[in-house]
Amino acid sequence: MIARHPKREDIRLEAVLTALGNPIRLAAVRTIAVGGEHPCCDVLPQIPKSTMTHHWRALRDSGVVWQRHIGREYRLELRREDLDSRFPGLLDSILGPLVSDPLTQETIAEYDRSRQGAPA
Amino acid sequence: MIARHPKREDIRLEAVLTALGNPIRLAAVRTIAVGGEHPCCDVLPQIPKSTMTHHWRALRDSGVVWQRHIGREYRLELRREDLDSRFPGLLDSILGPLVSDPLTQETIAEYDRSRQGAPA
DNA sequence: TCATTGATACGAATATAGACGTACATACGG
DNA sequence: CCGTATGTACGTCTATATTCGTATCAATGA
Repeated sequence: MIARHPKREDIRLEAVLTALGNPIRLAAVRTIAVGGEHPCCDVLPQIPKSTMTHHWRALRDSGVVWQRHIGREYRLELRREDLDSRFPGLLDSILGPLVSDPLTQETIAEYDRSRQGAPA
Repeated sequence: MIARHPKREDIRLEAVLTALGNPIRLAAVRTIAVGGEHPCCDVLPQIPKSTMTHHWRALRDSGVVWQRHIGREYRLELRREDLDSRFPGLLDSILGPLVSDPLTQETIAEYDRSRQGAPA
């Protein structure tokens, strides 16, 4: 299946907010935001792959990330320019707390703790 | 029931994004953002009251709005200063599209159309 | 060619969210 | 004190989201 990414002008605010209103996807975006492309397996290796596939779809269909098929990897990249163009300031105002706000990091860490001992 | 509003420092990014990732609540916030306090009945009078109560709770518990009991009204007010303090730029980057982006307005309008003929 | 790696597809189970009717509470105005 | 207005509480139904095991597929490399 070729991933269906929305065109820039079809990215919806509600969809972006819904996609980011989830601790796993917020944690994933925090990692993906650093540098360029990332293979799926590098982002949250402790979460089952089929679970992550579900979240990659949510991020992709909402227009938050590009997903590109290269070799046997599906590489992820934040759609920074598209998001900045559609909703100026939104991404920065989210990435900021993601790397510097204690409670936001706690939200993600809490999630990690809640599934300790779960199968990888 | 006295509404349980989170303290400013307890407002969570994930909760705010989840609360705003819904067309009804986005439409409600668009109205509430104008001026000061608003009685519930002024915001989306076409939606059943018990449905709105559900959404007011979501907005209140996430820290997006204050809800104050005055007379027989429960007045709503955007927690602008608290949100700006916790997540600088986030609110403005959402309110902007809410009043000026055609697709965001379309998202809300689509929802309205989808329930035409529904009971008030 | 065959095992390995990286990832999706499918399906099922569970959990959470959304919608809303009805009943109830409270404040006001006669 | 009774009727009306504003809105919550509760319960139920439905819809959507989340989790993840298993099967599968494509690319790689020995």
